Amino acid sequence: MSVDRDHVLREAAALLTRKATASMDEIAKAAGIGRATLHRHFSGRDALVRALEELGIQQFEQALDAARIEEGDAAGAVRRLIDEAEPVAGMLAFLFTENQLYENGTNEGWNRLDTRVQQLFSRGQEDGSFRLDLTPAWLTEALYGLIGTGAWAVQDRRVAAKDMPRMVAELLLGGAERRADTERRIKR
Amino acid sequence: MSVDRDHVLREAAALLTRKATASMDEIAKAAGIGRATLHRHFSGRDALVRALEELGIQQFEQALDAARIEEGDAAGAVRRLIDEAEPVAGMLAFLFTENQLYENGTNEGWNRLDTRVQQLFSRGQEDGSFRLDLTPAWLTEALYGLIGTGAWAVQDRRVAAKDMPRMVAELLLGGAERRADTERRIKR
DNA sequence: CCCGAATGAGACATCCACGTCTCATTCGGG
DNA sequence: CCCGAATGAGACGTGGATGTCTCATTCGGG
Repeated sequence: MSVDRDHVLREAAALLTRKATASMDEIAKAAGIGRATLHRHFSGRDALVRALEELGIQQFEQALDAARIEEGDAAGAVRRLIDEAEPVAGMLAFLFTENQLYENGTNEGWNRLDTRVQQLFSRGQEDGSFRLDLTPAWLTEALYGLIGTGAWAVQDRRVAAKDMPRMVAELLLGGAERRADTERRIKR
Repeated sequence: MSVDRDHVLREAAALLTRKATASMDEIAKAAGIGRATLHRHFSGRDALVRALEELGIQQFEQALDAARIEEGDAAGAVRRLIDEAEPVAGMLAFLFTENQLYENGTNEGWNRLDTRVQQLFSRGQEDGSFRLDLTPAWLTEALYGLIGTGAWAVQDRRVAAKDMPRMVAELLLGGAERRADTERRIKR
């Protein structure tokens, strides 16, 4: 009988990913429950979104863990991270834009994740595999942005779902990796 | 006396870029006019957004022209395009997400621009400067996505405004350009 | 089997943004 | 200078979404 909170959150995420302006009514229906019950579990839309944020952060953190981004070469770590993050791509796209739409004062949870991702790129720079003229902060933003863009592109059938992680990884790493001709270009 | 329509659109774009959920009231105030007057020029929010879409398309098209993307090597053309598009970055970010939030049936204007951009990437592939395993469609999406991400990053002071075009261009081109080690990677 | 807790459906009031309308004011061309 | 057109301020009605509440129903543990 009792509602599966996680199930509701997952359905809400799936719907809001497609239609960020969905009403509480639609969300409830999508989750297969009544609107009243939805309110019994999440006091309002804000609370729901905040819960989604927590879930997204948690899921992405699990992706960071599963990818063991602290191990091996940085490029491989980025590749693994993108692969692991693929199932959460839609959620990330939603939260990434949500963070822009409403001016959220910097979120604690995000900072923790940002730090880990930035450290990954910093590590790549320090060991000489990533170029130095693209800041870790930018590479981090670009990672989020490309994952989100990829999720949307898949949704609109502009990119095949199975290709998405590779497309993102190749583009991001191709741009991030340090090469001879990159050095030349910087000095230009 | 008579209101400068273009001025209103520009102010609206600037505001909506920062706060996509701004009310008609806020938009009017931002443009320095009354809400009634805003309605006299744009029959409603939809009309306003559609006008913004047209303006954005027009501006981006001008950027495509100014960058002369059909001339010279493809990489240089992409670089010029990003430079020219920088002033419109916020607008693009707004329209790009707007297109996702509400499921707009494919817009005619966008298709024309998409085609031009895709042809640029196709040209780069055909002359051997861009890698073949990243589709022009994906590179086009990535271009939009990275420009939008860049505009947001600048807004949040995570990236310096003057660095934005270079960051975007270096990342995108680094990922798109064909290289010896790329070939190796593809066959992997 | 039974009772309590949880749920679904819907009524209800409220709020906010929207679009329309009125009216006084202001601007600017003739 | 004067009159008409455009504007600004605000009142007003409307619709949609939200949040609360009630009540009948259903589920499930004891």
